[in-house]
Amino acid sequence: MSKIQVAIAEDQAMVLGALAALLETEPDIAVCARATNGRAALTALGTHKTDVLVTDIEMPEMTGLTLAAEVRDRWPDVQVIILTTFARPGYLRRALDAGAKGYLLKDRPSAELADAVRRVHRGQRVIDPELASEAWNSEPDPLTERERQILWRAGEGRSSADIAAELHLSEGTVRNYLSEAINKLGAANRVEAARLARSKGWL
Amino acid sequence: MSKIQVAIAEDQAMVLGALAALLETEPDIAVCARATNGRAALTALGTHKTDVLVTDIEMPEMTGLTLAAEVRDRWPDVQVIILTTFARPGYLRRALDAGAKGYLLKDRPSAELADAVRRVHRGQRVIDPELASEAWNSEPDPLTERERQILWRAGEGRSSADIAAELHLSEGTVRNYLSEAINKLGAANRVEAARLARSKGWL
DNA sequence: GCGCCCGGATGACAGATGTCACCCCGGACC
DNA sequence: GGTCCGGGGTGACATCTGTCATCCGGGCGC
Repeated sequence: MSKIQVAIAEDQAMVLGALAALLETEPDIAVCARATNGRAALTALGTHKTDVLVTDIEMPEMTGLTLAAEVRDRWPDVQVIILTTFARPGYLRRALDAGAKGYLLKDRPSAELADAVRRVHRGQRVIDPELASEAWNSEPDPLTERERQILWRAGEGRSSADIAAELHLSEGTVRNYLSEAINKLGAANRVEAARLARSKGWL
Repeated sequence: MSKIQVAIAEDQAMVLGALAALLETEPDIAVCARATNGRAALTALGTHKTDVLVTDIEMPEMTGLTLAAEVRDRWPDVQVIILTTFARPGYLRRALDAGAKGYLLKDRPSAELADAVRRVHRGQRVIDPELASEAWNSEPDPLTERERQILWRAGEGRSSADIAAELHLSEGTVRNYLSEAINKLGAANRVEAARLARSKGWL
């Protein structure tokens, strides 16, 4: 029985090498390709027979999400696992839309990676359990487009007057939107509101 | 000849496990402890005889920089290597001040890690070359310890009164420190000041 | 002892921020 | 036509922030 051929895409070279070492310790898995960005991963897939692709999301050149969609179109029998820091429901949904079969968080125990590779190779789906449930019954983004625009800028440290000028609004209106957002998010002020929204992936 | 005993502290469990696997592939290195935050690393050092500690900077509970300083005081013969994503001169300087012997970036090739461990164990220093030159001619951290403490909390969205209570200071004093910091950094308000300081690695 | 600096505190003041009640106007819906 | 939103605006008010000048007490150098 031959080993499962795995390709890895991850922009931090040290982490890439370490993940490869981790998978190589498994007797039934072999790392056949490594890439530090999405585009390089595509070329690699062209030259190495690959069963499973493990990829980060945030990479230069081409993100893991675009990469996953591309792989689904060009090598439909390569299974894709997204491995990322971000527990954002929005990312998960986009990953699944792009045809990914697995979505794993970097703060899960390292043993789960090899496991996920095997299961995905057998045709199963592997979604981080917490995230899966959270994605389903998670409150949807309560912010309106305006509130998002304004909260974002406020989080950068810009003043109400400044933001008002940029968006061609009156200063009072900007303060009203911020007040709304702070209230919706249950925060104590604009800074906390911005932090909260960012952490939920709404900004 | 016995193996070099290495402890690793890194908050993303998957990366922690992967780094351990990476080091375990080296015949002369053994991973004797793993921790997902600074405080856990300290306890681990108390129970395992350790030669080298490899630690991330940004971790919950206790950052790698505080950890390094603590280790220098309590186990002076444990050599510390900082392994981080951030090429911030301020971080490097603080790491060296905290007694770290190595400063390595996560986007360096993974082969450099084992190498760095060996060299640091032999008593050498290992500093990322690009960063080393950059660090020398960059402005030093203008903030005092108090200013750092306060600015950090302000950046989290806490109010002056809140911060004053936590640090047992008067609210006016907190505002004074913030004013000083804002002024030193040339920012327009506390939020911008915090962002600036963070980007320079001073927070 | 005498300065002198440093961390911390006060008080006062201008300006920014957060909240609320209420107004205006242009669609959409009946 | 009327009515009911929803985006945007106004004004007023209470706090919170940022700034400055000034003060106090404890080390430290001499």
